[in-house]
Amino acid sequence: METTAETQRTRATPATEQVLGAALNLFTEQGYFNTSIPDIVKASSVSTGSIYHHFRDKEGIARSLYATLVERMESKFSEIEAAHATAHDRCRAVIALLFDLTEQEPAVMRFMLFSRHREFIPDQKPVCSSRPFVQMREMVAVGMKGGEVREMTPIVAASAVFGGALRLIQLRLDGVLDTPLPEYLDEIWQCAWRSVAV
Amino acid sequence: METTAETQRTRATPATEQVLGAALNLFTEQGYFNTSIPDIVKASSVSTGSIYHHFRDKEGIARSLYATLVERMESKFSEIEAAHATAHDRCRAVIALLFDLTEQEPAVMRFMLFSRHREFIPDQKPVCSSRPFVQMREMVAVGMKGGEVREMTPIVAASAVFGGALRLIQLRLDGVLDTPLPEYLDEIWQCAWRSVAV
DNA sequence: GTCTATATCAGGATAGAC
DNA sequence: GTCTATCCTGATATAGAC
Repeated sequence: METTAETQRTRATPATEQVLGAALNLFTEQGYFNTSIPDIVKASSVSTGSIYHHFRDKEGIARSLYATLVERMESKFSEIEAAHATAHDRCRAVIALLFDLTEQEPAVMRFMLFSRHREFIPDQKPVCSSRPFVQMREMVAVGMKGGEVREMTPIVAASAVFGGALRLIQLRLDGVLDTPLPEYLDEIWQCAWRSVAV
Repeated sequence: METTAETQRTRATPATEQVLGAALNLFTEQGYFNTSIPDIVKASSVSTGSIYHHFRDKEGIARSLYATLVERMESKFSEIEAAHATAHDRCRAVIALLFDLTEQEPAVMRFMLFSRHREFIPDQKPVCSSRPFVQMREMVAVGMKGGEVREMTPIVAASAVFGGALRLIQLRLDGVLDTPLPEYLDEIWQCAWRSVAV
């Protein structure tokens, strides 16, 4: 995978992958500020010197991580847009994907959805403004234009469609829910679609 | 207001109120870890010594703040339960309250809903497990028992009812939405209720 | 590119006068 | 109860050998 100029992402090497993996786990388990460089050294088996050779500073690790994960999400959503034609099918597929991801890589979801990025990456836009979230809102907006979704304020419709699912994800990640989310997919999707269908 | 044993809350004095107010603003604007004691000293016009006289440590300030705000929310919700008889009216009133609060005291909502408390108050349960959230879920559960709400997994129903509104609150607090939330109350409520009504 | 050892400093917490 | 001055830990980041 190529380094892009805009995201200033570090080239993928075994060492950087180790560091990013360890950082993802530590940041989501303990929080960014409770994670020290020595913590990352221990968890990644990469020395302080090497870490600072690959990343400008601790913040750089977080930036790199965030950029990588946002990009992954973006391309997943683009695949969904390509694979499905209707707003109904696209939105359902997005929720199914997010539910699966929550079960298989909870740390990724935790970092993407529930970290306060602005607190440790100062010039970062809020996640809600990031491309993947825009894509989600567009899916709903397109559905409204096409007559699948009732006429209403677009962002309200998008919140109605995805709000319930995102809430379940938070409950699951916070340990309030013991059941794997995919079991609830049909139920929550029925609610979501009823709420905005014509 | 009395100090309760369990919450170990500090007695309310002018000085403590100053500190808590300043801390609320700073914690929500910059984050807990980006806020130093000297920052709180400046913003509250209370000296370091006085702060440590009233609070055990920095964490103690956060604990006190959290306990106070959770309690406020709890009693608001109890008032709503008393004032309305049906799940429909109760849940709508809760959303209306949260929307108003978001406009009038955004810092309070930010701190309650979107701070990662566990990162700075180690033994804290996630917000979703706190009394007010339990109250919200109970309102929906009662509605299901009473036949107002369709039969389904209770927590899924609750997520469907409140998920959209909570999503809008987040978008508003993150600056994605320029319109005051109360303008969207009818629209989102219609979605929420449609999603679970029998 | 990787490592160890270390410089530097911010900020949480305290001492002790008033 | 309030204040100022100060201590001291712990974490970031660097130097410089290999």
